[in-house]
Amino acid sequence: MSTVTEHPVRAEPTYTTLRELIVSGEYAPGRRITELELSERLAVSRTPVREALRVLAGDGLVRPEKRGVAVVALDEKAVHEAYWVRAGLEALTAELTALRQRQGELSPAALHRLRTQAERTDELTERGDLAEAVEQNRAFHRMIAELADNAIALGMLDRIWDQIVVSTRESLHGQRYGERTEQVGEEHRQLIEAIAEGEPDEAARLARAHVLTTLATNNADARQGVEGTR
Amino acid sequence: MSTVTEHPVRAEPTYTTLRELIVSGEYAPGRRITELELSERLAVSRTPVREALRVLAGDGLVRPEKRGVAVVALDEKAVHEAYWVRAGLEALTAELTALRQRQGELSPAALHRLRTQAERTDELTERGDLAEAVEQNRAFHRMIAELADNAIALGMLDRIWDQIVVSTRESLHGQRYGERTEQVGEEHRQLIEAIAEGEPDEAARLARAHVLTTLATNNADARQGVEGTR
DNA sequence: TCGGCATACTTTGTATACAGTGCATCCACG
DNA sequence: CGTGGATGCACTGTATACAAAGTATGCCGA
Repeated sequence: MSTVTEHPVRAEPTYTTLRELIVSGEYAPGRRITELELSERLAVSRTPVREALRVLAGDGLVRPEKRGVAVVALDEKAVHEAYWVRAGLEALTAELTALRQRQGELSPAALHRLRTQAERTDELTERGDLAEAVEQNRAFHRMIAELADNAIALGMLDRIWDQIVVSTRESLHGQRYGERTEQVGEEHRQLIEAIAEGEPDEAARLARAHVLTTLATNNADARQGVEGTR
Repeated sequence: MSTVTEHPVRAEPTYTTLRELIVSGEYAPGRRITELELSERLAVSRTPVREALRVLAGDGLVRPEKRGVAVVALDEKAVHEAYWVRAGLEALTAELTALRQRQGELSPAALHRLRTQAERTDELTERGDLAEAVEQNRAFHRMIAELADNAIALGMLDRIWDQIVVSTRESLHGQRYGERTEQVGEEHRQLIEAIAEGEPDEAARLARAHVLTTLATNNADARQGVEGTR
């Protein structure tokens, strides 16, 4: 998906293409990137490539290394940090959205879209289409953030998501996710309910717990994975 | 201060200088910037200037406009959004710091530095040196974020602070701040206490309330200011 | 055979030239 | 006097050339 609203810089074709290469996983984490290589691949000069790389560095998708840049590869600690930040920000957006609902600023249609999106995510997960399910799950969470009507928080969440997606493509998001299917669906429903009832504190609490539970589950996976190979 | 850790891109002299021009207020919010003007002023070519501008756009300190870029000027709604995000992130970092304290990962020296910094801020405020007080206040809050040991959250808070500083240089941060002196000091002390006692929930609650109270106070100021000119 | 040094190459940083585009200004015409 | 269009200008976007720096490689000597 890699949805980014705001800054027109991010509409630049070179930036967009390169970003897609990274987010899609074609350029794997840790892969080193040279400007020349990219300028040849994208058939442009080094100038726009350089700019794209700088912006992507700001996005946290590539990081400068001794020689040029490399696709970011968050280690376990960094992934933890990302999840905690995501938890904090999603608690905030859920709270703000619930607050808007309480103040009658949310359309019934919006709530309906939320429920529909949650159902779609559920179905895909049950059907076993994990790749698409993860995508739609992200879309669900992003919907809530959009409804919070806070562009800064939304932008930060987009960045966090991208970083997590890139760094956890293969390691996580698989194994235990299936087992947690019903729990995820239930947590989503509870969250929607709290928003629909206009209960900011409860919504914040649920959103936060939901993210942290996901982190804990993935962790168990990772650990299990590591130990399993011993 | 404009403290930025991470990305080496941000160590580039052109970027650093331009950033300082903006954060210091020499380039006022809304001011349009042309690449040529900057390249002449900084005595470099347009190439590094362009890159710096792109990165700054990512930082949210300049925004692309019809023709080139302009220094960001957050309107009242955007400032609100920034404060809410700051509240969410500081609640998180305060919580994480308190958690570390509970787990014995925080050195007594760190807590002492925190108390010292709070006192310094207090003194400056009482002495009426508001500019320096604001600076040291920021340093205090940043200290907590550093102790949280979460680089992503710290980076985001730095961005938010910069944006707020640029956009509220004259409008806020003055008038009522004086009246709130004792309250600010007291809130800081309570926050430190919660951290020292290793009470994550309480620390998060206090940090959040502190930021939102500041927002509310500034708002009152702004409204008063507007009404006062009628 | 191994170590050290010199050289060549890869790659980034910077400058400059050129192309394209939108905006403003000015003139002509209604 | 007002309005529309054309022309010139200012600025951004892109390419290319050049400089600097660090790394790898190969050769020579011990």
